[in-house]
Amino acid sequence: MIRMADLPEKRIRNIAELAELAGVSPGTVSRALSGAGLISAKTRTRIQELAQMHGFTPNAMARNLRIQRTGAIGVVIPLGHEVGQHISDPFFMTMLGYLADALTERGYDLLLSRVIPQGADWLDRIVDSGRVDGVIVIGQSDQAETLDRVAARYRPLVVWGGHVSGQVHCSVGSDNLLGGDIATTHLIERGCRHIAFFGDARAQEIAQRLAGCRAAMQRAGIADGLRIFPAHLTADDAHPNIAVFLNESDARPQGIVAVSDVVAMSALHALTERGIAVPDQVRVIGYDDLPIAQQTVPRLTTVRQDFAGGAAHLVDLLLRRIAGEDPGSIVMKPDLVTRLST
Amino acid sequence: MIRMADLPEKRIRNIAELAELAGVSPGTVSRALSGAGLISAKTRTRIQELAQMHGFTPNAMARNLRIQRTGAIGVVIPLGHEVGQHISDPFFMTMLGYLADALTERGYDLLLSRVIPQGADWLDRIVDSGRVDGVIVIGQSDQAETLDRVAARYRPLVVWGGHVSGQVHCSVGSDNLLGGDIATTHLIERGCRHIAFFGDARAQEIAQRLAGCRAAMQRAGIADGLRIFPAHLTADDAHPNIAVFLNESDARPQGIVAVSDVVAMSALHALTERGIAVPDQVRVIGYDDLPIAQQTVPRLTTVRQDFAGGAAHLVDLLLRRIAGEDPGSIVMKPDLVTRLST
DNA sequence: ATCCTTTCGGCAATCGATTGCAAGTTAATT
DNA sequence: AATTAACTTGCAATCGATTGCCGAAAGGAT
Repeated sequence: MIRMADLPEKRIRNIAELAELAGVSPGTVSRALSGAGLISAKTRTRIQELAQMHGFTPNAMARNLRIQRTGAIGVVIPLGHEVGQHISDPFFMTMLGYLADALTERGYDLLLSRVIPQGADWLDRIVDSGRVDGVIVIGQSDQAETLDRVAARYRPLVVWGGHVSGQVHCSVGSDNLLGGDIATTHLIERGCRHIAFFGDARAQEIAQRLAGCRAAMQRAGIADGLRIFPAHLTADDAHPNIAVFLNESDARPQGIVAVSDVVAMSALHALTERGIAVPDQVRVIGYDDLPIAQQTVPRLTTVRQDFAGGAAHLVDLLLRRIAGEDPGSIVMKPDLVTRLST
Repeated sequence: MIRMADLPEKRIRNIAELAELAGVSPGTVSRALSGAGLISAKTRTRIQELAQMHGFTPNAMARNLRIQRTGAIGVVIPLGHEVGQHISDPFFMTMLGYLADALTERGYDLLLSRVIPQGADWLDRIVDSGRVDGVIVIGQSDQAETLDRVAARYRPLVVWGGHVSGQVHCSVGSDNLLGGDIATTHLIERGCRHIAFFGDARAQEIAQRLAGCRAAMQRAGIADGLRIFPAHLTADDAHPNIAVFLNESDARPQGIVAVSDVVAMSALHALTERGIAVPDQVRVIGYDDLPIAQQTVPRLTTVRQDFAGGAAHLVDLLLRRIAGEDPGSIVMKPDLVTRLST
């Protein structure tokens, strides 16, 4: 613990002042504090104690400039197709939490940017800013082109999202096609013949889930039973969509595949409010398995993505790229978590 | 849009190379790119176009070192009394989202740290790292002492949380005493005589809410009707507490004051699961008015904190402190939002 | 005591942009 | 045309830590 009373009269501002105080050269102080380097044990401890006593920490900016790295990783949340989407979306924050832990553990700081992609150079600006050693983008949104273009020239870039063939950028994510299939197959097994897909397919990940959904319907021979509602990922957007679909007299969906737990929760709420029983009249399945999925009434059946593992992979791949390796994308398998909403 | 084909053979790495290319001195290039400064309009546009064409951005680290500022604000989430609490807590997300917007708007980056305070110097390490121009701490947790000590020597520090007399650090937050009072008074008006407080009073903010709760009970002449359950802020901690309180045969609480919407949600869920009707048998009031408060079944009555306004104040006070001013703390008034859970 | 091998630590260049000062150029005024 | 005023631009020092290179000192061996 450092108390005011312990501090000597004058504050040490830089390595040179400490060097003068210790009667050595700045270079020696640098070697003493940086741990490595050729220096005698006693000089090192003497200088370290002196630094400790004066509460001195070498200036990080100068160090960064000299060694040509910042020790920070940019984490970018692009809000492309979702104008109204807010960073407070639990999905981003869950991911962000795991990333913060993984990066901190590896000694990196986390520089957060929330961007609404306008123009084509939003990502260029971030990678060229010189403030970060690498960039993690959370979500492909509708920016696959931009991601590919930047990835072609900037190595330390990793993206959370799906993988499509021919994709240039390195991604980590779960198999969205499979996930959509799993969710839909589950509803079909529960007896649904008419199914509503709640999601905006302009985002690449979501388009893939929709494709999986289609595949499952086709396999079951009920391809025309699918209706698509372009629900946003925002919290409370399901009400108007639910209203529309309740008007379907002849082919009212018996099941809803939601693109996220948040959308599913919104749907649950809209249904409950109209007195429609879940799962008896309509079954609802979510996506992600966020903590809130266990808090809904009824508890939400959902397709689980392993965020903790995904975050670990993102950081791992990024650091390997920074180190000069060239690892490829990772596609993880999603799991069905059966609860009470189906 | 910048395409590979447009890029000239050699990449410009620094201001000196651009200067050579333009046939001027590095100083001139610096003046041209930094906007201000005495320089002729035509030279400026010529150099800016050249920079644009080569996709050149001045190195941020060198700039930071020279002008002695980093352009980044540290946002710290201390998880002191809540070992299990996760950054994905919706409260943090909401706050962080608003802060990210407010800081970005003012041209600052956001450096995120999630720390489990161990030892007394966790905050010293952050403010002395030289990587940030100022620090915002989200939540006082049980670290009021540390905050006060650091605030005494480090000006650009602002904290989200309550204000107590004699407090050294600058804080922004709502009046927790009043908030606790409002919540409790509301339950009393609804006819509750026995009330359970769900919250861990080791955190300063929560202790104040509890005090407000006590004051309201006392005023109503039912001070002994209060029972305290040290629920954590984590999502699903209410079940055991609910179990305990259901065993109270003679004085079973008719109302629950939860310290957060997340705790309230957990309580709602536990009650519903046991077939106890809300609000008919037990009334539940939350705190914060997070987006999820509108998604619960039934919709949650809660004490609203103005996070958007709070974030704006935090950033405003911090920037004024960076500029050398010395503004004091801000205490905002919380509001009651009546919905269906009471 | 002398020579050889290690180990230590000082010197000075370097990272890349900024900026006060002064020199140089052009425009304006008498 | 000469002088002054007003702009531009170049020069070089500066921010603070790192590190290759070399001399000096210490230790060991003969």
